[in-house]
Amino acid sequence: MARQDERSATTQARILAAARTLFLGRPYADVTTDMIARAAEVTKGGLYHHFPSKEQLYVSMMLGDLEGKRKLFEEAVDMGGTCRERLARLTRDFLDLPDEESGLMRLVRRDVNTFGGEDRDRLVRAYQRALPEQVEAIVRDGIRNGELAPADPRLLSWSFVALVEIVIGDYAARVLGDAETRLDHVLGLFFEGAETVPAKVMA
Amino acid sequence: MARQDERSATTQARILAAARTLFLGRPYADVTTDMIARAAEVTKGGLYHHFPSKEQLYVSMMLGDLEGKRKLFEEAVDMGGTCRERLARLTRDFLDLPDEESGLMRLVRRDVNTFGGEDRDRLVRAYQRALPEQVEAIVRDGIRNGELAPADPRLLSWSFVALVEIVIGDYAARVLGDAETRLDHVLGLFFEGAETVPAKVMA
DNA sequence: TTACCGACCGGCTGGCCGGTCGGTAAGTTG
DNA sequence: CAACTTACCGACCGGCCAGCCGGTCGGTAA
Repeated sequence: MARQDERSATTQARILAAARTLFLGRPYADVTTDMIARAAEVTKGGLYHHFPSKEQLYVSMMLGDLEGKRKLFEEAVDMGGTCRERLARLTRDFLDLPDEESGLMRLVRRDVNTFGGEDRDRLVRAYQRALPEQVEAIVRDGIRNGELAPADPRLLSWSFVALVEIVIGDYAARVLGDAETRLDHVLGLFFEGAETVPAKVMA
Repeated sequence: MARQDERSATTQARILAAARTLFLGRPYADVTTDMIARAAEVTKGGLYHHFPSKEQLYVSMMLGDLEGKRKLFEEAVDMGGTCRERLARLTRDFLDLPDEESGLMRLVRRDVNTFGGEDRDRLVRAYQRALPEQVEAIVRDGIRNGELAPADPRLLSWSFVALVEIVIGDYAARVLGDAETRLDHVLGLFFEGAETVPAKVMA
C-alpha cells in the first residue's frame, strides 16, 4: 500500500518536473500534453490519471514551486538586522537559485493572462505571497525605522523586484560578473540611486 | 485609383487596430483570425487578402507602432538640457500615452518568445530602438558629464525602463495620482534611491 | 485462491483554427 | 463598352491537440 502511493508520488513528481522544464521554454499553448507525457516517460493516459486537465497540471506545478520560494524568502523576512541586510539576504537567495527556478517568477507573470477566473487569482496570489509581499514587509520596516524615505511600500517593493529581475539574465552576468557584484549593484541602485553621490560617509 | 488605394488603406488600418486591441487583451495563441476579422468588420478572406499570415499581421502591427514610439521618444533624446530633464521629458511622453499605446511595450516583451528566427529578431530590435536604446543614449551622456555615477549604461537604462513600467498601471495611479506625481516618483527613485536623504541642498 | 483496486496504456475523436480557393461585384483602363 | 484588376466574401479543408475510454497488469486484501 505504501508501495503504491510511493510509486504514484514519484510519477507525479516526474510529470511536474517535465512540465516545468517545457513550460519554461515555450508559451503555454505551444506545450502539448503529449510532449509533457513523453518527457516524463508516461503516456497521455497516465498523465490524465494524475491530473484532471492541462490547466490544472500547470497550476499545480506553479503553486507548489511558488510555495517553495515563499518559504525560502521568508527566512530573510524573519531574520534580524537592518532593512538593507535583510533585502541583501533575500536577493542573494534569489540570485543563487538555478536558472530553472528563478525563471519561474518570470513565467508566472508571462502566463497569468492565459488563464481566467479562479485559477488566475490563485496564481497571482501565490506569486504575490512568494515574493512581492515579503519584500514589502521588509520595506515597510525600513520606512518605519527611518532607513527608507516615506513612500508607498508596495510600490517600492515592486520596484525592487523589478530591479532584481534585470540583474538576472545573461547580459548582467556578463557585465557585472559574479552574484555578489550583481547584488551590490541592485542594492546600491535601490538605496542610493544612480546619481553621483556627493561624497558620503568619509571618515 | 486613388479611390481604391484609399479604401484598401483604411481597411488595413481597421484590421490593424482590431488586432492591436485583441492582442492586448489575450495571449497571441488565444486570438483567432476569425475574431480579428469580425472585430474589423471584414471576413477572414478579406483579412488574408491584405496580410499573408497571422504572424505577419502581428509583426506588421507591432513594427508600425514601435516606429511611432521611437519617433516620439527621439524628441527627448534630441532636446537639450540635463540628463534628468531629458529623462523627465521622455517619461512624461510615456505616461501621457493612452493605455492601449503604453500597453504595447509590455506586449512585445510578453509575446516575443512566441516567435522564432527572423520575426523574433525584428521585434526585439524594433523594441530596443523604440525605448531602451534612447534611454541609454541619455544615460550615457549623464555618465559622461558626471550627473550619473559610472555604471553600465545599458543596465541602467533597462532599470529605468523597468521603474517606469511599474508606475503605469492602476495601483500606481491610485496611490500616486496624476502623471506629474508619478513622474517625480520615478525620477526620485532612479536618481536618489529609496533611502532617506541626509538633508540635501538645504540652503 | 479469489476478488478487487489503482496505476498506467494508447488508440481515438470532436472541435477548433490557420489558411485556401472559387466566386462576385465594384472600380479602373483603353 | 469590353477587358481587366482589385477588394472582399464565406464555405471549406487539413492538421493538431485536449481529453476520453476501454483495456491490461501488477499488486493488495480477505
